[in-house]
Amino acid sequence: MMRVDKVEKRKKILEGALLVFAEKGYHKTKMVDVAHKVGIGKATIYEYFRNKEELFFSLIELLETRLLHFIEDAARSTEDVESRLKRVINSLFEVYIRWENAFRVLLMFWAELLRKGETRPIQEKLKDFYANLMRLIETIYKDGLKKRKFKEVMPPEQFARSVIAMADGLTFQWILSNKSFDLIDSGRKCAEFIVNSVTA
Amino acid sequence: MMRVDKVEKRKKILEGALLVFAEKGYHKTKMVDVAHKVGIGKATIYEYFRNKEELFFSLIELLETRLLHFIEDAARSTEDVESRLKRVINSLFEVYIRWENAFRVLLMFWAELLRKGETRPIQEKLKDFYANLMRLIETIYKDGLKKRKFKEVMPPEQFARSVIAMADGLTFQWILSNKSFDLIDSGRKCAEFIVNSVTA
Amino acid sequence: MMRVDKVEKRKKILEGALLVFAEKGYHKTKMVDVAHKVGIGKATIYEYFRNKEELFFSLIELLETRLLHFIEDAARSTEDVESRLKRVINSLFEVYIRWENAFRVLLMFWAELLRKGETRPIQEKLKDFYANLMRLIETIYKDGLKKRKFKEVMPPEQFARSVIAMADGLTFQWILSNKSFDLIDSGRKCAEFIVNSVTA
Amino acid sequence: MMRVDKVEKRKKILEGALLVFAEKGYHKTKMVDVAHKVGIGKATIYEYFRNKEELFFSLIELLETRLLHFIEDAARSTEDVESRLKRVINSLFEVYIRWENAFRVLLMFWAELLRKGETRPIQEKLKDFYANLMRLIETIYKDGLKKRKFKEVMPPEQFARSVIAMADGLTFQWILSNKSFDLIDSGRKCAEFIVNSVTA
DNA sequence: TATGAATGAGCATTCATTCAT
DNA sequence: GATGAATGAATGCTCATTCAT
Repeated sequence: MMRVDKVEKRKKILEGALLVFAEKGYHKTKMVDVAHKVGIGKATIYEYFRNKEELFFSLIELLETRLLHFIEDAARSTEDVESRLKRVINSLFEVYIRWENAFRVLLMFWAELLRKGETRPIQEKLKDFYANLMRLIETIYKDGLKKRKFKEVMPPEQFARSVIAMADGLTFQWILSNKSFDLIDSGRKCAEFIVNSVTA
Repeated sequence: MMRVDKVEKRKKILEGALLVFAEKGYHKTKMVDVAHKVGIGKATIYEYFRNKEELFFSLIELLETRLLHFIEDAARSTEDVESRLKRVINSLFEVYIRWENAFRVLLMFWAELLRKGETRPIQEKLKDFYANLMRLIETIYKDGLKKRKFKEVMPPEQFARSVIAMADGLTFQWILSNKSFDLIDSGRKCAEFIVNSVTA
Repeated sequence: MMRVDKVEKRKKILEGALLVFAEKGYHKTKMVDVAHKVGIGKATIYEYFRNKEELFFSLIELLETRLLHFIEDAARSTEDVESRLKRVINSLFEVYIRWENAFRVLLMFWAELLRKGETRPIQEKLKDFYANLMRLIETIYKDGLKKRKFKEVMPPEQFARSVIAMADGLTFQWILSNKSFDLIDSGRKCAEFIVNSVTA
Repeated sequence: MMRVDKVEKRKKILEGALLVFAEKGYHKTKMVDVAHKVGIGKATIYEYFRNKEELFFSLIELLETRLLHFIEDAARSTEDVESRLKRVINSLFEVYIRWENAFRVLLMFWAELLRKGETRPIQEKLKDFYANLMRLIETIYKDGLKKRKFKEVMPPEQFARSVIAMADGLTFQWILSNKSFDLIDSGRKCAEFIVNSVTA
């Protein structure tokens, strides 16, 4: 009983932290802001997270997991490879739209990681995230190649990386431009273009 | 009277700021760090920039201008459209490699801008930057379409956006992964893939 | 939950601030000095006052109120007008002697207000303070006139202003001269002189 | 020739300093403000004054001398004692009105001196100033007593002190109240009241 | 367990003063 | 002699974290 409470409250804190971090960014977010958003006392956060960094990192982990699950679900379809590829690419955009705040926070975090020479365990999580994403797309692409549905326009790893890059990049522009274009539509067109270009 | 080339010194400070910001990020960069890197007293920075934010924004402006010039130069070639498109796409990668620190700092800054609802004059500069980049690529694509060298796989605007997205996204992954793959090569392959896919 | 009497602590801080401001003046007083005098950490002051200026202004308000109450009490006596006038004038001196630090701080503050063109809400408080003081003395003088105890040597407002001026001026000299004369005695003689001069 | 220049420039600096100090107060006055007001370079001030404090103290000395001379001139008249006393008292007000900025600056300075335990050579100057002022009025009062024109309502020293106190106090109120009453008129009435009250 | 109170480490910024020319 | 450039010492304020209850 107690245990459930703990887990539940932890989630609630992370949920609040997501909102505040997305709005203010890491450095401008005060612990008291998060506490206030959740409706608890400042010190209570420290019962669940060692410090601000751990709170943030826990949130990152949660978001990465959540996003990955969403995309993996899309890949689990039983259709033909073309459709599956299209569906996965589309899911890359959908996931960012659906959890826009998550994207904001993740991108912020990734940008922070760009600091020269920064190396931390949390970076490994990020690499895992990307590795999983790539494996997903690589697998589909290789599958298509084996089935002679796709032609090998570039090595599978490269292909996967490019697809992800395009999704990241487009979403990035979309948010930076204050959503001044239709990301879903752009994404769909991208997906089609890519799939067409690799279809044998 | 001490004769000092104000413009030159300003540049020196920005150069030092670039190094420190790239290494530590905006918030962890102390004015005294920058001063030390440049080899001056910290108060001297305030003779050239009103405050830390203005120093940072001035740096952003400088970097955006510098990057844009580099890419514009690549587009000024007189070759056929396919080559010009390839060259421009390649320059997108080269510019980031050549001025890696610039990319780090710019991305950090852009990520900061993701904060919900943030609107500042400096954002306009960023939009200008992207607008210029897109115009460049759109122009080449449209030119190719007119000359029947390219087929219209998607609207020119969309095409330009996608190309930039891919460059941004790949470079992003490249830095995040500690340069674990060959960005120039990946870029070249991307460029070829794209150009091939649109060539009539 | 720590139970703290917020009001009491606020008072303690103001008490400490009074001592330090009286000793060092506004500008040379550091927040850490005040904190140290009170025996708390400097950040704690900011729990009770927004900033240094607000701390100072709050102190000014407190002192003005305190002084006014003391003088009003003196005026509440039920004796004849001559005695009441004498008593109030004497209280003007007594109050400054009793709360010498308050006088130091208030005068410092008033002197600051002399800066050309300075206009702030806090100035209104000062005007209220003087207005109350003047009303007190005017009332007694008018009362004496009505009862034919006093003759009208000058308009009541002018009279009140002059009495206050003399008290301020004498106390000022007293402190500046390092208390080299007996202010109480001087004040008493002044009071007698004034009362005699206006007595019919 | 050089010498005259030096003295003249020194005066110009003090004149500028008076304006700036009167407007901003000691602490908010920056050396560069003074330099700018005078129309010279910052460093030039240091050719004439060791530092900011010496500049300020020199100004104080100048003002005290200037004010004292004005009042002494008023006292040099050859009329009867009543008129002379009246004239001197009036001059106390006039001098402050005529050199309002001087009064602002002097009062600021005096208020600063109130800081507990402050003892400096400059304080002696101030004591001299007041001592001279008091001697002036005492002399007239004693003269009047000797000539049986005045009655001894209080000891001459006390009388002098009270007269000065009233002038200081009234002028103080006048400036604090944004000159909301006619100081010259109030002063004249005060002078008359005092002279009447002591006239035998 | 929950929390408001307390706080010191940390940092941007100002400005009197010095110095090189 | 005159001065603009350079700067370090000084300080108000913030905020993550701890602590007492």
